Amino acid sequence: MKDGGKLVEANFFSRSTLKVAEDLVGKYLFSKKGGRVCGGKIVETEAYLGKNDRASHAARKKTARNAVMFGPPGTIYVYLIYGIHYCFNLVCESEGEGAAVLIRALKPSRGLKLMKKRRKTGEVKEIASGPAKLTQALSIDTDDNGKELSSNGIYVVDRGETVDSIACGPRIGITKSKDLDYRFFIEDNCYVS
DNA sequence: TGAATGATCACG
DNA sequence: GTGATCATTCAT
Repeated sequence: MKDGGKLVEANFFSRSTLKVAEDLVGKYLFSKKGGRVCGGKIVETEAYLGKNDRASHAARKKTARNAVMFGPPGTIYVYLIYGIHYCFNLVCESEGEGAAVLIRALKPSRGLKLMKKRRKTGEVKEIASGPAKLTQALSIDTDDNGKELSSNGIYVVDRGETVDSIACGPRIGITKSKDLDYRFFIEDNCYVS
């Protein structure tokens, strides 16, 4: 047992990216930085495929930035967006595929005080209701890029909770492939972005 | 609605 | 080298 559940291993990610994205909703994401654990329940994800997905960083050829996406499943992919914010992803499928799932939002459950401080907010729903808010709250940055899940103080836990109302729809903030319903989230959840 | 803010990528 | 773009957030 780990934080009230079972640690999610790398093999969880070596299958269909869309299934992984859906199955991650309801799991728990934690980060242990500086000896302090914080995190919460994953309430929103998005899938980015290696092929036939023009919105994905891996849609074009392999480059220095997206190389991590082509690594083994379970690898952490972090990148800087808009020069300001970080986004946190987990690599899926098999090595060389270039697919990943973006974790977009958490319902905070542990280390609230620390996350509020990092986010400079007093509102729980403002802690991790967005991909860059989440990385701020968990103190995730490019230092975690390319690391294996569970190896750098970042891990996912399955507490056996089932979510009966997972909805899907178009991804947020992209300009290409808006027709693909690759976003998964808990319906009517106020912690969704 | 738009500013902040900088790495990345395609081009040539 | 240069310029457009970008899986966001926050203040106006």
